Amino acid sequence: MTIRVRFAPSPTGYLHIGSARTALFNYLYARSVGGKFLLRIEDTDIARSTEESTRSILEGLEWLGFSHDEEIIFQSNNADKHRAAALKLLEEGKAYRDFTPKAQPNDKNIKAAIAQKARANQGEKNMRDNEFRDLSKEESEKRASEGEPFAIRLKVGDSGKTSFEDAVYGLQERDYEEIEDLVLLRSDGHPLYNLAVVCDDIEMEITDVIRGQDHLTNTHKQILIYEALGKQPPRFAHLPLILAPGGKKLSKRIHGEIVSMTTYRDAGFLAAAFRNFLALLGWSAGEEQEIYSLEELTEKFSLSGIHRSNATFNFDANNPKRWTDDKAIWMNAEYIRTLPLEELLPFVAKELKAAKLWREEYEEEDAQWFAKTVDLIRERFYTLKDFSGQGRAFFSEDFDFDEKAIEKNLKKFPDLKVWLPELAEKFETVEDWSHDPIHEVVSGFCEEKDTKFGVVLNGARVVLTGQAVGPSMLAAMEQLGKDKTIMRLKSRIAWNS
RNA sequence: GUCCGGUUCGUCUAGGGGUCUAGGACACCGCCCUUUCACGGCGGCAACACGGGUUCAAAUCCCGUACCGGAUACCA
Repeated sequence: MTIRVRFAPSPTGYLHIGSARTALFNYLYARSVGGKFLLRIEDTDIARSTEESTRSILEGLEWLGFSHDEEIIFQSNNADKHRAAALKLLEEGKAYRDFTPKAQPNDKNIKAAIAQKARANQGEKNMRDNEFRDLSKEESEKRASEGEPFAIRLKVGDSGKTSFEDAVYGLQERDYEEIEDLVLLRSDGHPLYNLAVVCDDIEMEITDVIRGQDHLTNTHKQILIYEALGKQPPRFAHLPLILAPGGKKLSKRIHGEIVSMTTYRDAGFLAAAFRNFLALLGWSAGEEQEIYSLEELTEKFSLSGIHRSNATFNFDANNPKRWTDDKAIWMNAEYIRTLPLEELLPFVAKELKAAKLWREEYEEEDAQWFAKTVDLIRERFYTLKDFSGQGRAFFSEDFDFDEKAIEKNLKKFPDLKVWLPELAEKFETVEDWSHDPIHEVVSGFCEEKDTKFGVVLNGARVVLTGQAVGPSMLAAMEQLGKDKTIMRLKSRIAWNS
């Protein structure tokens, strides 16, 4: 039988890092065993689901490169089938009508309220004490036909336990005593999550459910539904959670933008790099390799490499240098400097276009210059944004001067104010504008002024690129060209800013 | 509260009875290279939660404790 897995996000926001990783693991698993990777949008929470979110999630998946098989299923379209399943269970006596009026949850601190209630009920709460559980069929039907609202609850057995073998966590068991008669259908006829998931997974012929560990308790309830429906449950694999530095589950509400995939795309991350980073969060091939292409991941992925312990996604909201996980940033830099140049170029072009720094010539007559420039400057860059930021001076006359660079490399050596234009004069005579001749002129100049090479070149770097850091200055001068080099060396803009 | 799960350097992790004076990566620090910063090379700092067992031998197996997390809804 072919393996069929699904990624089933609920469209209540952008694509979350944790969800992205769940999608990645599903995708890798499917591809590694030649199975199908399906997509299902769980939009049954009408109040919170938005089309905007769906779009954003799809966009995120596309960016990451996870192409799905078959058509996208929208769970809300299947509501009738879910209802029918609940009614069938009711008919068969495996579920019952609960006429208890619906409680109004104060959705402010709903989680806390639930936990508190559970604590308060401690010891006296019997999961089977619903007064309508054993209502006669006639009585139940009578009240229903009189228009009294009811929810449909699953009748969980009095004694016994559910059990399943989790591919990650091993054998999982749960006493029926611990499981309440869960609601399948709300009193307004709206199917609830656990029912909907089971029905859809059956219909989609899902063989393996790979999802977050926070669903572990749901799984027991779902198994009960499978059994009531007379269906074989799929295999399950629960993934460890991704935590924030505080130790809590990474969440949109508390941690904000940092958890959104779009943040990384917009910050100039390469999808391949981020995917690579994500794969290593909670999974390992058991070797010392860090950089994996999608193909390698697919080849090496296995559920047995997934951890049982949660991973911390490290970042410091108060430190701009540490705005997101160090390793993710490093990984992105690593991809930027090691990706085959021709693969990187389109990304850089896109970035320059977005920053209005793109020139048609880069496509034609200056294509080689462009490629060489990118290759030269990429060594120091962390994100694609750096090409339009730190690297701006290579593509435009309109660039900023880094204040610290001016202080450190220019103002500390006032002589440079005269020297740099003088150096420019000497450059005028250079016929063959390339590394060695430039080097000769600079070293002769330094000798003449009895100063260190570094002083002159670092000063030149600031004036030429606005930065304190960058590629080899001689190479940069060559790349910038004779005219621009001379012009900028003579300019006083940096000194005055 | 109850149920479930987890615990190896700051972070991601290797390891699954002897090969562990615990390996790698990021971060940090130092040195080298060098025209600066970086890159690269070399090196350093830094961890088996605790207590009991089992065993000739435990990071690895068992029990307990502590701590952390998740779940507990007519949300998904």
